[in-house]
Amino acid sequence: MIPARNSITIEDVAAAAGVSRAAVSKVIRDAYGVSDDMRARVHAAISDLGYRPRVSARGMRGATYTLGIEIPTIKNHFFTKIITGATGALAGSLYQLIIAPAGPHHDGGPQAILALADRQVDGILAISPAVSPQWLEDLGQRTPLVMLGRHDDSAHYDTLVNDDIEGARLAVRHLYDLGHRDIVHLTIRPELDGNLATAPHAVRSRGYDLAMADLGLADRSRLVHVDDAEEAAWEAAMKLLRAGQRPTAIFAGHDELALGALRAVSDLGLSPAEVSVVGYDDTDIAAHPLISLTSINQSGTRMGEIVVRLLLERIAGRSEAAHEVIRPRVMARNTTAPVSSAAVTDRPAVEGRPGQHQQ
Amino acid sequence: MIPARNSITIEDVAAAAGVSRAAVSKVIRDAYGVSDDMRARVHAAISDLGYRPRVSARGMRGATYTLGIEIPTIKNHFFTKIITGATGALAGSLYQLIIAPAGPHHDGGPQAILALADRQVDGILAISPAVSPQWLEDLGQRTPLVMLGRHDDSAHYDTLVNDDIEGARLAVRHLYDLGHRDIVHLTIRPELDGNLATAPHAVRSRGYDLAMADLGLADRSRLVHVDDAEEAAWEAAMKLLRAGQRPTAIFAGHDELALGALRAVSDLGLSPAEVSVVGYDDTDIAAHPLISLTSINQSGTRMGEIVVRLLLERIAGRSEAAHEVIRPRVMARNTTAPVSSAAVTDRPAVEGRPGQHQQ
DNA sequence: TTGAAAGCGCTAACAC
DNA sequence: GTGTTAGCGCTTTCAA
Repeated sequence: MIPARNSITIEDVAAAAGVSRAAVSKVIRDAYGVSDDMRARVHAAISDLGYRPRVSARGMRGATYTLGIEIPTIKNHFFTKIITGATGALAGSLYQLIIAPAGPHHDGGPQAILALADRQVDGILAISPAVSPQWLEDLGQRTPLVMLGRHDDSAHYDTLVNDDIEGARLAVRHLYDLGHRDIVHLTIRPELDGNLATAPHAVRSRGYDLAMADLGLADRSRLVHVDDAEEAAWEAAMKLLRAGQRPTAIFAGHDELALGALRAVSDLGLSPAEVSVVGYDDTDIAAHPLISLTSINQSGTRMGEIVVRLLLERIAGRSEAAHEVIRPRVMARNTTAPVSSAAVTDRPAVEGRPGQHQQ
Repeated sequence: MIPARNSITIEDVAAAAGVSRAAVSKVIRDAYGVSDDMRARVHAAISDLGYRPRVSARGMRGATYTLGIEIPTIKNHFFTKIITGATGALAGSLYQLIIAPAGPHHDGGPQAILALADRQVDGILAISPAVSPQWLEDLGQRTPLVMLGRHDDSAHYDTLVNDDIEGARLAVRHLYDLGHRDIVHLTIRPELDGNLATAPHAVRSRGYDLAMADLGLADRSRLVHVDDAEEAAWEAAMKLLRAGQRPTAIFAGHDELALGALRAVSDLGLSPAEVSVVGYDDTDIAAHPLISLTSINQSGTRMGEIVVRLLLERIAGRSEAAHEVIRPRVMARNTTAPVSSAAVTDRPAVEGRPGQHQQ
């Protein structure tokens, strides 16, 4: 039985193994310059005594073998998928991942990120749409840093994004191909993204506008901004679907908002044929047959793996910024038939439904 | 703009404020014995310089103002609700919560818990059904420790559980009142709970057996053990529902398993009237109208708040062990009518359906 | 009420 | 290949 944590120090191990403290230190860090014999003796002493190095003490001089990840909220399943990918990529390594949720009363992230920096983590992963690029450049110069979801052209930190323009396009095109013309985009309030043009939801909104314009539907573009919560999405969707100008489709900025919209559709007794909903992130629940939500997949698990790789590269010394982009895919799940053309008769008939674009 | 982390030390602050290091230390810890004047000067210097104390250094002598929580997996929404409650309870305090997920290839928790202990956290919250009580007693003697979900009669750590016997009873009774007699209990393999009788799922299983026996259905008790995953639950449910002796109801050990069972029901084209499913934990998705899963609520958010309180009490010096119990409630959501008596004709008619027990 | 000084456990630089 | 030693930045006596 390994003692949980005790007052055994490196000194005790050194004494038990009959070597110096430095020797023990080298062994536990797998550092260069130890004989096999010494290594064996030290390892024996370590397990005999149940020695565990104090991370605080290591942090005073060297590394903490800890990586930190900040997420806006632990409630959003997409973020937890990223974490699953990250922990998976770290399994078997010397590194431990710790998670700092920004929390309910959060300030957009800096507080949680600073909490990680204060703890001397060796590197930081973060999903903070709302902090300024300059703030991140400063931080990135002190700590290896990889940001998710920001379309920044950074110098001192890496970024990983999916192509949100393309993702939004895919969503709109999917709905268009189902026959929809009145497609509303339900997204979070820009303030929640720090009013930054490089934030994921800002880019998605832009992609939505572009896609609508491309399809000749520019004048039907409608953005609805809500708080970042299922409940808020539900409320907005209820209002939207009860109003005179009811849209036939809702493209939600992420799956949680989509679930709120679906709840409203259900509560109002509307069928998926009457109102289609598309989400973003392709969280697990979207694929459930009872939900069957079409969603844009950006593979959270793979993103988690990639950002860990980027961060480890930075820790290993890379200093040029990396900017990786993932290609989003439509996960089409609405098994409903396309809406009848009657639903779009208030407009001149569209010529040709380019179904082959749906990929 | 506050610098992210820099090389400003307590020494620099002391110099800027014209005081000693000790004085600064006292101010940032809100310790006794500093004049208002000095406090003001120090605070001014701190914000001027953007000073942030290094947690590692603090950890060498005193506290780290960090609490750690270990969870088996970040995929289960119930655990994230607990974290939401915990972070909420900690908002505005000096403490930061860090999360260590045991991860996909986990060993049941000890590794992640040790990772937290290594980081000198001031206290640990954990949801580890599989570690031995003795191991936890050892740990609890070194670090304030609160365990969730374990029905242990511990001396050196606190516990918070819901009454799993009662919860299982409520689930079985609910199904019984709907007319079900062939009620299968779908739960995780005992090895995943470390084969411990005090583990939550072991207790739930016992509650299921007791409830079945009380209802005169002892000989119809059926336990199905699966891996702790939606996919595994789905597979098992598919097999179960395709077999000759098809049960009319499934009581799942937690909501994720229930979702897998529901998926199987849906995939097989069965209606909720034919096969009822009840879950445990009442995660958010259960209440969604498209899922409408009856579930046993043990209020994860409130549990998070309670364990934080218990942990802070321990940190403040309490040494007697606390053992709190939460009362579970049925969240009845199957709006389907009770199954026809035809479904239970292979048994003598039951006398009286005690519907008033449903609470 | 304030400051001086010791030392927490480790790593890194350097000597042997 | 191995040991010695000087700190890392704090908190905590303890003395003034």
